Amino acid sequence: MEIEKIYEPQKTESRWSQFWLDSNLYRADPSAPPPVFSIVIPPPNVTGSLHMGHMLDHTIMDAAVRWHRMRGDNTLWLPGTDHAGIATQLMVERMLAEQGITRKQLGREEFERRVWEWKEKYGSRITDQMKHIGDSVDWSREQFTLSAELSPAVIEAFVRLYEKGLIYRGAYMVNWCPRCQTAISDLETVHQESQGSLWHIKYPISGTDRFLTVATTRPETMLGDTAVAINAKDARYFDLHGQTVRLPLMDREIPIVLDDMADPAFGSGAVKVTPAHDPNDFELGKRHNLPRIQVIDEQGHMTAQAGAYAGLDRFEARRRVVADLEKLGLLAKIEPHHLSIGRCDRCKTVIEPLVSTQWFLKTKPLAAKALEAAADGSIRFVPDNWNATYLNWMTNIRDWCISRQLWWGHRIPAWHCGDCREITVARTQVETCPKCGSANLEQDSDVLDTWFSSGLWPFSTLGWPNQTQDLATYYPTSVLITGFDILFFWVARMIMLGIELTGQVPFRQVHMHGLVRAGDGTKMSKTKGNVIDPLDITAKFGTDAVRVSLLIGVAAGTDIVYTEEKLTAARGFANKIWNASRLLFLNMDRSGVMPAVPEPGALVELEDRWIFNELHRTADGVNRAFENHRYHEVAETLWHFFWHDFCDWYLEIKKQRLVENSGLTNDWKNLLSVFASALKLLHPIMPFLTEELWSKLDQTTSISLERYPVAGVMDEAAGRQMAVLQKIITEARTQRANGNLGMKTLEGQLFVDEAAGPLVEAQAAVIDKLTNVKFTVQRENPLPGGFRVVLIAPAQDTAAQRVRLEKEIAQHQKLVADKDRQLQNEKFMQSAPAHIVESLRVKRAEYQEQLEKSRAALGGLA
RNA sequence: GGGCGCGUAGCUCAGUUGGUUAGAGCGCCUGCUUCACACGCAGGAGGCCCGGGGUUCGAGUCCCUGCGCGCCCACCA
Repeated sequence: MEIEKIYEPQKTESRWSQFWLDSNLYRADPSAPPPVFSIVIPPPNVTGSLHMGHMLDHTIMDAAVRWHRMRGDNTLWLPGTDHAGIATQLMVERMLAEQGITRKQLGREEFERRVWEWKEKYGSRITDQMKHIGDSVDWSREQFTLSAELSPAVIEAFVRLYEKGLIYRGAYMVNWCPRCQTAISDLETVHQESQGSLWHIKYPISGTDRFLTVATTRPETMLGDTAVAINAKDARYFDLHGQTVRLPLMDREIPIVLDDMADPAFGSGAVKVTPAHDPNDFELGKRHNLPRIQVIDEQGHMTAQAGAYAGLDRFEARRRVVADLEKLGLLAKIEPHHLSIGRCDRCKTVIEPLVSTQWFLKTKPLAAKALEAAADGSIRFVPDNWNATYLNWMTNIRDWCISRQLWWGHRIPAWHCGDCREITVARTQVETCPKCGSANLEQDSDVLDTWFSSGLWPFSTLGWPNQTQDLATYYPTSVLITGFDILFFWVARMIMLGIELTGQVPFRQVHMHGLVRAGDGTKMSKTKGNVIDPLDITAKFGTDAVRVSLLIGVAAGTDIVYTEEKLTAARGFANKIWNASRLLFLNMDRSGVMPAVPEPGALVELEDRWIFNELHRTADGVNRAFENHRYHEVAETLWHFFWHDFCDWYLEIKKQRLVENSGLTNDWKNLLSVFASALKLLHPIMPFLTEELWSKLDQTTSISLERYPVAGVMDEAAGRQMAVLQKIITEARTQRANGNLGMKTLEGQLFVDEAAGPLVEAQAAVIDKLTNVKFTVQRENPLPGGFRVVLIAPAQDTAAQRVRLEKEIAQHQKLVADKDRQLQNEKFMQSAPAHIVESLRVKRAEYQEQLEKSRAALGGLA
């Protein structure tokens, strides 16, 4: 068999991803027997392309899914994409802008058509990339949040929630993005600390020559002030209650009201009140029945109500207002002040709080159930410290503004009567107004927040509201695997909507992983230019290497710092597996063994008993690690087993036993069956390489359809015996290295006591071969440590040896003394459990033996 | 203002319920082109586990406290 010396993933990966795709291997069958493992993908935006965060996310999911499938679970991994309302609309708008077209010029229908066109053309980029990296999803069940298939679920959800009184419409203060021209939710605003100013403005108190000074960070809003508030407990101002001030620049009388919102300790203690442009003032205005004067419009320009400032941009208006106040001598002072400014998550435009008529979801009742689900354990967070964050957010949740003034999205299923103004919410097109019978109806022009439809994802994709077989089998899903950055946006909302609409939690566990960071620990960002494109590195290093390098760093709850060194190391591991296989295949040719996976032979040789025991322990550890979402442990356990047990010891011993033209010996049976088991264990984390090697074993089916368990056998005695063998071999190698004895074959004496004797005599050939020493074995009783290695060499560097031995002696003397002190400690002896005391005694004896061994060796030098 | 997390080898990180020489990978040093692999093999050096206090027979691990760093949430003008 021809096999290259270096593993070149480029040569095979695309073949296998295509094979997995074409053969429909991962199509789920709801009628298959339980247990069920189901998982839905966090739908990436259609506008997106795969980044390292996805790569990590998908690697974990794919590994988990492949593992479950190999265990024989009825497994579904459902893929799909999100229509990403604002993001997609923005993208198409920008494209149109290049041709000098605005969406308003096109009109709604044509614009929507263009977005669909864009989606058809470019929207499959990320799913193509998923196919490329071999995600073992069920493509036959691929979904899209805005598809005709999912729309009924969205409408059904909206109507049901509306009918229950959980969705309402009204004029409230919302976060308005003047650029996107839409309301956005609290979560879509990002707060940024920045250095601003606090302007102190003097408002003349009517009928007096006194002033009431107010402090504000947004002087332009004073044009819309309809009151000044003071605190009832503030003795400085109490007498002013009920009086009025004359609002500068607008020349309007506004009342002075008492309200706790005014903090006597802040600024001057008096607050200007602009109910139309500040959330707090909005609430205060309601309490005091104040009028709302809107001075800033949806574009961020001053309205006609702003008098002389009408038409100005809000920031320009600020400068003018300040300048004019200063001219009038009404500006008391300007203080530097740091504050946090809300910006649009998408376009970073400064948010304008505006009163606007929108649709809202009442969240408190949903949150109560969502909290309960976390409290009673029906949803478990991994790691569980996310509970606190979740609880905190759910407890302080505010109503969710779900309407957007966009064109790309699920149109709100509500119809407005042009005659009687009645609003009718319905599942299907409303033709006549149920109140007045008018046919003059128009559907609400708003669309729903993208996250509303993604919030239904775990059940809408399975057929809800219809009671499909998929829904019955795969819902609730088993686990959600995602980054913590969308805990509130998505995870929390799925939980609320899932429980409310289906009566069940949408998933039983939530595994949250961290961010993938750049090598210097900072976030990857396009502006910083430190973004790693996963497709670049998979092309260069191989997908399996990328996967392993990510998994090995993914300890629960912490971010991953991503460096090229990890990638190189993981590629080395892939190459190691490749070359171990190369050794096997080359020797199979020589031995005349056909590529196949045989049943294990008899476990006679020590190395066979030992490796099957290690295999057993490894499989056990890997299974446990998968169950507990400890993916780094999965990778590390397998790495260690394959490299340091299988290659370093087992293959090194075994290859001495492979004889030309011997046929399928017992050695071969064991070797091949361990190898096949190792491939199976590795497959979930390294699907490409293992599939390639599996096929070289002349297996006709995909390894991903193979079943655990692997061929492990528990044999702890073999483990102990092998440890002795390894110690002897290592001791001989160390002496050779420390004595600068070169690589030539040496003579040596191996002294062993009665206990170690039979083992060493049986393994003499192995010891000789692995140490390149011709040993003569002699009994010696008693013998500290059970064995003693003496290399016979002409030019030993005795000085260096002496130094080393003296150091060892000192070390062990201290250790023995430590143990003695412990063992003489009465309190320890009373309270420590028996096995601890016992192991301490054993250790002490070992140290004592080593101490004596070193002393004997030192004596031998002289 | 609340909440979460981190600090262990030069670097990136593991370290289960407290249990006795603190581990890995990379890097470093020494030797090796040995017919699977130099993307390799063998051997090795390197740690007041952030500081201080406490609980305990025993603390990297639990408690308190200080320092340093990061993140999330929040309508203080």
